[in-house]
Amino acid sequence: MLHVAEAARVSVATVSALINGTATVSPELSQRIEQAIRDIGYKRNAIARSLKMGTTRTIGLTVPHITNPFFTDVVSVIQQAFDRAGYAVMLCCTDEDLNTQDDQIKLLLDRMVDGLIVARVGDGAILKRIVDDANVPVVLLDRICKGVDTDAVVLDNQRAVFDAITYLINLGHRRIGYITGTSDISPMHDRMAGYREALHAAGLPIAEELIRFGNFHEIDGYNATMQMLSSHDRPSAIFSANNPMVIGTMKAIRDIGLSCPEDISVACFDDFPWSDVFQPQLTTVAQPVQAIGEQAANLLLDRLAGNRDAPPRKLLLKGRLMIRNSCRPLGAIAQSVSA
Amino acid sequence: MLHVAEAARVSVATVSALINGTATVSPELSQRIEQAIRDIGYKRNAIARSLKMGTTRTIGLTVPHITNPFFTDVVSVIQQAFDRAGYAVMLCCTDEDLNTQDDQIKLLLDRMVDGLIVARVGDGAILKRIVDDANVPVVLLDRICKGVDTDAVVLDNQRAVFDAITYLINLGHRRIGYITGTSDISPMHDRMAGYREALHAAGLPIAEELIRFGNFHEIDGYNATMQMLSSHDRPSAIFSANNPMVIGTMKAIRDIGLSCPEDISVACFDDFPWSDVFQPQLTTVAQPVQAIGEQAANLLLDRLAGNRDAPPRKLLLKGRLMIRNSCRPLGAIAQSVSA
DNA sequence: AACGCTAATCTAAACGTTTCGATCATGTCA
DNA sequence: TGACATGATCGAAACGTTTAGATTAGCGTT
Repeated sequence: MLHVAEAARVSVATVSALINGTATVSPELSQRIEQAIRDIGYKRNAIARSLKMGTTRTIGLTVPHITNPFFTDVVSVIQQAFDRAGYAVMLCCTDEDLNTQDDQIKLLLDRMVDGLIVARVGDGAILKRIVDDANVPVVLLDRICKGVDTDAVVLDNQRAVFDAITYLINLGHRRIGYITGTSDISPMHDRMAGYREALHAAGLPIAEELIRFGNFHEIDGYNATMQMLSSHDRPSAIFSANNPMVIGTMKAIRDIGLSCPEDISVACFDDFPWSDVFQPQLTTVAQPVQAIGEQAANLLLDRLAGNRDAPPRKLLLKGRLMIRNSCRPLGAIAQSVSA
Repeated sequence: MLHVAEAARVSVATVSALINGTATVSPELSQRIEQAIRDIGYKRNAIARSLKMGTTRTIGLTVPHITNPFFTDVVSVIQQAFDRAGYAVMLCCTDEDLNTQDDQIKLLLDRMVDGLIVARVGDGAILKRIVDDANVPVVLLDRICKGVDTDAVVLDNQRAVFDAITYLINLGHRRIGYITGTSDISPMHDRMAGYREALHAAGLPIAEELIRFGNFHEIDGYNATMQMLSSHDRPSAIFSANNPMVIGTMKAIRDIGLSCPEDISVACFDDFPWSDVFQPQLTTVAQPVQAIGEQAANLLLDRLAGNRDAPPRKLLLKGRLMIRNSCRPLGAIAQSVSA
């Protein structure tokens, strides 16, 4: 900018005024400056600008796994929204690890991101402290967090799973296996509540041996399914509260020599692009990923636009049960249906 | 830092020296400073540091679509690698659009990223200019670019498709449909060359009506497949050079009332997590995503570590044909196999 | 002709670091 | 005891912007 100013024989203030349109500059000087900018190939240094202005037009986004199709889609939508608004997005994947997450959030705050969208992991205390210290707007994505009272957009997980399990019950299933991630994050907790609520509402007992915990990965779903299917009194249906784990479930079913839906029905949380292409077509709970991503982006953009002290807004979206052919009717119902 | 210095009754220079370990500071002052840092809750401002140092410890990564499973995986690997090295990653999705890409690269360079990993789109000229101007190391990912002579890691696409098509030919297929993206990017060009080479090597004619161009999206695959299958002399196998498009292919096959592999064999480029779970299990060309991501990251990290004027390094990795059950033997071969 | 008003431009401080060279105390050696 | 090397600390400039406030020029009023 100094060089431009010299070449155009004006002060840097005038150059800045022209570039930012913060003051009127005469046509004559404007032209000289623009010429100089072109000659020199000047590009404004956004770092210096950020230092002076205290804003980076960059946000941080952390998710557990970008390979989880739900997060893949949401990240994609969020990235687009911020791109449109002229913001850059720094992406971090926490791998469901608390320390990693803390480090990454520190990394992002160090770099003075203007805002943060977080699909958090683990206990909220540290997140809360980090977020309170840095005075940066945060929106929680997918997972709320006790004690962290910020904007959030989440699914009505309990209701969504309630509907799915009720659907299975109505098909005649009585012993329904349930595979979940560790319940220290809200969606897993709420989904489990939906499972219990549905069984309870139908007057069915809750068999604790049918509830298995995993760590969100395919292998965990595989192991959990193997255990359930090897038992003397195996379930007739399995619901997986997490999408990557259902791959393990399907592989376990195959490896143990059973088939879906003939021998066992399967449904899971989170839809994915291939769900209605191959056999069996998995019945899933689809989240409105487009809406979730856009809402999260909008909440943050609104804060960034200056609306700082509005009370925290919590958005609760509805899931949708995508009924396909991976769950079959059982018993009396099966009779009447096939009749 | 000023506040810390005041609280500890030292100069900012000493605080800086202690924090960065750039000079020895006495135990006494060290303690005072550390105490002050704790009391105040001081955090170094990375923006100011970047301005002074001329480095941001941030890199830019642009891909066409993060929802393409190949890029999802590669992005994930790259993000992890840079996270380990203490770098932040700014992610952009170009949506296969040239202008978007140019804007995004400018956005990234504005923010003074230290390096760039680009799965480019469109013509190389603009990319080249942009990259030459900013003096920033670039590694090309997945797609090389005539005239842009930088580090690159790509697949041996021609060989990979040659192998896949040859496999189909060996199964007895003679009319093999080929669905591709626009061939102005190197992988599409090279894959097509592999297709032609395989047919040629087998002494088969190349039927231009069996080659269809799309824009990388599911709908394009759908339309292309519909056209091919409605023709009087439809192919017995279809190869899709792009993963999202094969979803469209499968849906078109279903909608037209045919089934795979009984009526038509299908194979495609890029493996995906569900490929061996559902029926039909798609035969695919798997890219070594882990290696690709790591190599790209390593090439860039090496440049960032100071190895600036080594000659450009081009890494050519091998694909692997994952044979599953979506392609069936035809004619005489089918006889002998089923016999 | 002196005055004030407006519009255009400039000067200089500030943002929060890093770092070069200067300063100062301390101990060592001739 | 004086000269000097050594080690610790500091002052101040620099990175490239933005911006408040000062300055200047031009013009119409009285």
